[in-house]
Amino acid sequence: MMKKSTKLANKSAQSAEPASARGEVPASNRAARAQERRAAIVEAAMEEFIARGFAATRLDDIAKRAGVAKGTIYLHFKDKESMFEELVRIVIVPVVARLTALPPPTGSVRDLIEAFASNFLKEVIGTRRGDLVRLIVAEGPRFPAVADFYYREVVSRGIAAMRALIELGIARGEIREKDLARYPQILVAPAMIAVIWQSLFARHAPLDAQDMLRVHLDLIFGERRTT
Amino acid sequence: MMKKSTKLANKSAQSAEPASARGEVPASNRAARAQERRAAIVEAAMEEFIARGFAATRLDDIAKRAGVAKGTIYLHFKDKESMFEELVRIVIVPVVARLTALPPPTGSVRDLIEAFASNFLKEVIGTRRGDLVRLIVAEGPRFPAVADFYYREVVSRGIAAMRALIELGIARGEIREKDLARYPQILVAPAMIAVIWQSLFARHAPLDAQDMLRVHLDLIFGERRTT
DNA sequence: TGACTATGACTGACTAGTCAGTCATATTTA
DNA sequence: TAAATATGACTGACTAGTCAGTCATAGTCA
Repeated sequence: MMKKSTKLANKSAQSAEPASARGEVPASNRAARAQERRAAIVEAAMEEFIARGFAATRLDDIAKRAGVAKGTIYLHFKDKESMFEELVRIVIVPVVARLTALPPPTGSVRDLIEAFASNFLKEVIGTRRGDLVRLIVAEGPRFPAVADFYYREVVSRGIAAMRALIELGIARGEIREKDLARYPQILVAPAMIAVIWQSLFARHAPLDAQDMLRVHLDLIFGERRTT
Repeated sequence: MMKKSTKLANKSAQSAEPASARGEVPASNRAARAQERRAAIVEAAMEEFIARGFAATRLDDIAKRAGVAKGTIYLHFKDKESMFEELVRIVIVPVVARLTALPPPTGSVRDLIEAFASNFLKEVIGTRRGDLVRLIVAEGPRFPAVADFYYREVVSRGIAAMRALIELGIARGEIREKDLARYPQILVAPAMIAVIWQSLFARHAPLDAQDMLRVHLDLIFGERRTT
């Protein structure tokens, strides 16, 4: 049973990713149905965990939101805690996969990084995924497994990729500050701050993240000549 | 029987009291004692909330840590929620007070900002206060009152102060990037990232925050001529 | 000063309620 | 129909908040 659900989990990670199965075709076979349910649970759990945090989230609410009985959740996940951990994996893996599919190294380093930034802007800042980042920051200390996973799969890879880009930029003479390669965090920091800002302070003082990131890149690469 | 057990309980509660009134002056009057207890509760609650988050923190644990009965907490705070909100205020206000006592504008803007940074490094990054920042990021969305307060008292003031410094730097020709004044967040971002990094990833990859901030300032002001 | 009373800070057992996880039963599928 | 799934009522552990009772201290009086 454990095995089975795990297997299903892998499969569903894909279909679980975007929208859930709301009022769709009854799904011919059992496996497909199970997938849909699982996806609905993942989607619902995501919403609830983001909105309330781990401890304050009720499984009853997740079940209700997913349109499923509470017992059904336990057919797919061992318990609340491992559910949360698995959830983070399920949602993050496709993101990593997409990021790993790097755009071809054409054009200037600045263009490359700008492409990254605009992608990040569209896909993360101010979206559910952005909230997930905040959730990980919030729960990380209480879920070492989550923090470890996130560091290994996202942070360390991201840092390495940024470092490579920075070194390329330095080699090509686009970036002056050579020490920047030692702290790719500096390159990423404003983007992360934008994520947090949007979920905490957007109502007090909306932040034009796109413009801010542009200014930050100007700082690193020097002002743009072209318009 | 009730009497007896209560009496014994009292005794044990006292001897169990580790934190506050150990070896201190017994506090002459009641008011002073009450203050001590209140302080002990605040301290204990801080630790517990930081370690477990709001929802997962038990008032019994706070009471035990403070060396106080649970009922005593309710003599000082209305309930768990308002306790948390008040707590943030209590801890943050003195910090704001200290920051408001700005150092005199002597020397270069870079020196000024460097003084700020080194202060931040010492007083926030990797300390209990740093954890508090993370706690606010974590609980903010569920405690609008806390997020509001934090924005009003800390963020907006900090941003304003940084903006003033940046404008001064631009006026004096120390800072090239004029648009930076529009986004003081960029100046502060690496410091915030350092705070978060320390509490989430320090064990995986320790971060030399001091050096990183130096590099970041080099980026903004240009490399230092002096060693 | 010493005895006696009043005060209110403090206690912790208790109540009422919540919620993760279970499992006997019902439903659906092949 | 047998097997596989799904359900949701139920259980027991746990906890926020209460309150009747205690007792060290402050205040008063002789």
